[in-house]
Order: sequence, then structure tokens, then C-alpha cells
Amino acid sequence: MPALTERQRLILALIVREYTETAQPVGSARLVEHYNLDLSTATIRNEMAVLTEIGFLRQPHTSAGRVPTEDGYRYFVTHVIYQADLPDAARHTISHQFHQARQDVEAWMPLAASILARQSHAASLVTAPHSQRARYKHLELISTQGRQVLMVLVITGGEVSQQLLTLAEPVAQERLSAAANILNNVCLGKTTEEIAALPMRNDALEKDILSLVLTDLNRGEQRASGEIFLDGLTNVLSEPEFLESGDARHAIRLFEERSLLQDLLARAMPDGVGGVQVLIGGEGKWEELRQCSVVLARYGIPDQASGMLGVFGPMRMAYSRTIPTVRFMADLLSNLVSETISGEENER
Amino acid sequence: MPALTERQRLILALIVREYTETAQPVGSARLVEHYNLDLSTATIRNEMAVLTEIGFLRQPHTSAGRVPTEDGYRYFVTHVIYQADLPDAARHTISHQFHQARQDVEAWMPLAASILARQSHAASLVTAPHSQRARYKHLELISTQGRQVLMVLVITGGEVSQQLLTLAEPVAQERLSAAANILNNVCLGKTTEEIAALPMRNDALEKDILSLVLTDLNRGEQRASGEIFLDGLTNVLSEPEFLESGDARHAIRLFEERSLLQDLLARAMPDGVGGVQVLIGGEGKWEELRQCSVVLARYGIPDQASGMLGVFGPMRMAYSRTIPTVRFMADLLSNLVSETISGEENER
DNA sequence: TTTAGCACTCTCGATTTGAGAGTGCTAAAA
DNA sequence: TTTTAGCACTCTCAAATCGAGAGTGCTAAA
Repeated sequence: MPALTERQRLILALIVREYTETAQPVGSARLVEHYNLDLSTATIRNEMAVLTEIGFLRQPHTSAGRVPTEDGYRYFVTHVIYQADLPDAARHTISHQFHQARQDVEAWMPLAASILARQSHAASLVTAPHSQRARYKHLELISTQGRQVLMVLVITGGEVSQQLLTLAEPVAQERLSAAANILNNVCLGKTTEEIAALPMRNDALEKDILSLVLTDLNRGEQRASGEIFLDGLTNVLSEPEFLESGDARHAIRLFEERSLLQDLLARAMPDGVGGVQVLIGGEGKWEELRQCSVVLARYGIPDQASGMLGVFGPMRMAYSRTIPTVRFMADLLSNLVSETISGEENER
Repeated sequence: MPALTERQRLILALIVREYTETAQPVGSARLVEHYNLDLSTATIRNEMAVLTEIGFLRQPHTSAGRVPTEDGYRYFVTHVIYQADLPDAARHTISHQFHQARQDVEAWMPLAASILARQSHAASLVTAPHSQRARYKHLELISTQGRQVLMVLVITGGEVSQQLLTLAEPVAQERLSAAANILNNVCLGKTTEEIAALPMRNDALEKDILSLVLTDLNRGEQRASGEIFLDGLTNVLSEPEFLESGDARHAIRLFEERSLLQDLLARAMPDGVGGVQVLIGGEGKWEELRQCSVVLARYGIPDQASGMLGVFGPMRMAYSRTIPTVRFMADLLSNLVSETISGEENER
């Protein structure tokens, strides 16, 4: 990583800033004028030549201004604004909105996505907290029609999964409740393996249901993440990058194809809760993201319940705003999750 | 409504078909050539002049081919293909896919949206079944941390809502379960009003929770529809209408702003389950939809649990495919819903 | 009633052109 | 040694021009 002078860093930062705002290549004259620099355009041009030499800037063509390269953005993100903090005003607004929705668990994730999208003026994604090692928490069996039963299974971290089962023969609600009660007593707080290791049930109904519970738990553990919430796609649609090159528009498919998105999340953030990850221009790994950037973070409690959240937009993204926002939101959701589930550990 | 000759109807239909495929104004020569008509271009031109006179076709400019007008599409939809049926092959594919996911209640709605989008090559939307007159079905209280309790409320039709409550003081899980049990016995199958009319509970905990249940039920009834599932937005993004005029792109915002969408659904389909509703070009009521069309249908059981589903795309849409698909899917979901909840009526 | 023929209109793509933006280099100034 | 004024040069972009081609409407004959 080449060392830059203070002034070069400044110029790089200003070019990034100007370009993210205008989406136009920025020339030396505009820079001086717009930011009242105490330098002549010629000096700026010399510095820009250096930055271009290093590979942080490029010219779309001979007589255009400069545009940051992927490396340029990367340097900017890691060396210039990575530690930037979210303004207090924004922190307060966000906290406030969450406080309002405190009671409504179902609203948390969509709210988080909506806030992220609004703050970053880009598309956002949030996955519900999800555990790779699920623990049984509560089972409920509700009879609907004669042979059909709705099974509601609550897992660690408040995850709820529903299944419809068709029994061999009709069973009364009382009988179902009793069976659920027994299983609840036996399985509370146990992991999939622990439940699988339990002695076989004698009762046929209980046996059947327990095996369904197990497949359900297993399926949950297979999934890489919980439900995915998206927002702000329209923000990104009106960006020039997406209007012109069909290339960038291609990237949006990634958001609709959940499987692609899962793959992205899995490969981008293998590690536990931690810092914010910034993928610029697909990092050579995702062809679809060539013109885009993604800012990701994991939240929650490792191994218990964790999810991801992030922002997706053109490479020309307001990183200095987006990164602190993502970091702040990750912390906020982490607190929310740990408040909600920490009791479980004590119960055991 | 002007009466058309058989030949005029044919020509209108062919123009609609050709235009939906190519997105280019269609001229007399292309029509004759492409469909081996036993007529000369001049004859076609005369007929086209008539259709233009009536207001079913228009020319973007003097020397371009013809394009259907909104009225043209409307005539086409109501008089030419409204009764068209979905090919057996498609019916089977769809039924098969649903059969596969029969058990997994949570997968139904996303699956429906996905199928609709795939079949129509447009964007789709499905709302979860929802009841305006909810009936209490089951309550579950799960303690997490000391004072925090996750409340899971199951309502008619399998709707599940979660809330997080913070009690004044810690309460043991046993105590919570007992309270839930009592309330379940008292409230099963009751409507909001009936519950509100019940005698006051003596126990403080039960009283508090019952009032929360009531607000939750009320909030559910206020909502016009259940959760909304979208799919296939990218299908529509690559259509030329959306690439060019920012006008059409504006319409996509409608899909992200749930409130706008709710409004659309509420105003477009006030009536009960019934036929398929086709909104062409916003019908003068939705400025955002000027260049788009929406095909909507309601499914489910009126007053008990019903939802909507539909397809959204450019006005130049393959109606002859989309309309039967929407109709078929509505029937399919209706069956699914009635199978799931019909038992309730018997229980009472 | 249909159709061949024709004059006419208008768009669209290709091509040209000039203004303007921005650069790099050089030589003088600080 | 660093900064800057001056200048020649390059390249894009928007506007203007132009001709081919697509498509029409009309008329008169079949």
C-alpha cells in the first residue's frame, strides 16, 4: 500500500466526495473552485497525475476529469473515513424510531431495513437473527380441520416456524395440547442432537410429531440465514449507473434471487460478529457486482442468534455516511437480540 | 362500446399480440407477412384506419405503425380473451409445485408470488390471507429474560403475530403458561368484540395480557391486508418502458411503499372474492400507473380469511397468459385456505 | 369490396462539426 | 525545490445535417 502525503489524501477524499455527489468525472478546476483550495489548478493536476500513476484515479478519456478506481475507494474507506462516527442527530433519530417499535417484534427487521435504506439512500438488506445451533423452546399444535394440524414451533431467539401436518386420523384438540405439553417438558432448551438422542416415545402421535419437529429444526439449521428483508431498491434504481449500463442492472437480480443473496452473505462474511465489511466492485469474486458496492455487518450473539445487515448501492456510494450507519445499526440490533434472548442462558 | 366486425377483432388481436412481443409499433406489411393473412396490406390499412378512428389504435407519429390504446387493450381483454383458459400443461406444473410445498405453510405465499412472476414474466404480488373479523385462536407466552415475555398470538386462518412485552416484575414461565391456558379456554373462537365484552379478569397479569391481546387483535383488524409478498421485479425492469421513460420507473416505487400498495389494493378491489380485475393504464385513478397494467384477484373466503394476488407489468402485457394464470392461482389459493380453516366453522 | 400503385411524411441512424472541458508540459516565479 | 501561469493539444458531447426506409392515405382500377 503506497504512502500518500496528507495533501494527496485530501485530494483523493475530495474527488471521492465530489464524484459521489455529482456522478461526473471531476476536474482540477472544479475541485479548487468548489472547495476554496489555496492551490492552483496546476498543482492539483500534478497531484492527480500522481494518484493516477498509483492507480487510485483514472480518466474515462483523455480530456475528462478523474474518477476514483476501485483501489481508490478502498484506500479512501480504509485509511480516510473508516473510523468516522455517525452524527449524534442520526443516532438519536434511529434510536427513537426503534424505541417506538420496541414492543412489536415483527416490525424490527423491516424497520431496520427501512432505516438503513433511508439513511444511506441506497438499497438495504437485513436478515432475521438465526441460529446455527437451534434450541427447542416451545411447541404448539392447533387443530384446524379434522386431520389437519398447524404446528407452531418456537426456537431460540424468537424464531417461529409453522408447518401444516396431515395426520392419519382426526385427533381432538385436547389430545394435541396434551402431546405438545409433554414434548415441551421433555425438550425445553435442548439442541437438535440432544432431542435426537432422547429415548423413543411410546405414544404414536408424540413420536410422529417429534420426528417432524426434528426435521424442522434440522431444516432451520441448514439454512444459512433467517428471513431476508429488503428495502430501498428504488433508491438505487434512479442512480445513473443503473439506468445506463445494463451491467449494473444485472446486479439487482442478485437481490431477488434469494439463493444468490444467501451465497453472497455466506461467502462475504464467514466470520463472527465484528467490524464492518466493505465489498467494493465485487472484489473480483462477484461478476454481477462489478459496478456496485456492498457494506455488510453481522449482528447478534455468535453461535446463539445472529444475522446480517447491509447496504447495497453503486460503487460511487456515500461510504462516509453508510459505513457508520451500518456499524451503528449492527450494534443496535445486537443489543436488541441479546436483551431478548440472554435470559435463555440463565434458564438452563 | 362500438361493435367490431370479426375481421377487425382479429386485426386488433394480432396487433396487440405482435406489439406485446416486439414492443414496436406494428405496420400493415408486417402483419400480413407474419401471420400469412389472405389480405393485402391496403385492406389491413383500411381496417386499421377504422380502428384508429374508433380509438382502439394510435400512431406514435405519421409514418409509424399502430399501437393499441388503453381502450384498445380494454376491448381486447373484455371481448377477445377474457374467457381464455390456462393450458393444461401450466395447470399441472403449478399444481405440482404447490403439492410439493403442501406442508410448509410459510412457503405458500412466496411460492405463489414466484410462480405468478415466472408465468407472467412480470412482477407479482400476493398478500397473505387476512381477516377483517379476526377470531382468537391461541395464545402463548414465553419468558425470555426476567421481565421480558414473548407473546405469540394465533388468529383465524393461521395468522400469527408476535409481540414482546416487558412486565412490571419478573414472572416464572409456569405462571405465564397457566395464565395463557386460562385465557385460551375463555377466549377460544371469540371475536374481538366478544372478548372485549367478557367480564373483567381478577388476576392482574391476566388482565394486562388480555388488554394487550385486544390491542393486537384490533391492530390486525385495522390492517387492510396481511403481509405482502413480491417477486419478479427484475422481470419488469428490463422492459423497454421502464428503461426509457422515468415515468414508468416511477411506478415501481408503488411496490416498495407498502402504504401506496395497500391503498391500491383497497381501492381497486373493494368487493369480495370474484373475477379477475384488470387495471389498464391506471384507469385514470393512479397517475403512477399511467404506462402500466395490473391484473388482480381476491382469493380465500369472504369475511373469514381472504387475500389478494396479482401481476404488475407494462401496459403492453401478455394478458392472454396473465389473466388465466391469475384466475387459476386465485382458485388454487382459495382451496388451500378453505382446506386449512374450514374446520374452524365446524368447531364452533 | 379489395387491391395495386404512388406520392408524401416522418423517424432514425450515420456523419459532420464546433465549442468546451480538461489535460500535460514548459518555463518562470516563489 | 515547489508552485503556478500559459498554452497547445486531445477528446467528448450536443447540435445540425442528411438520406434511406418504413409506413401511411388516397385514388383508381379490378
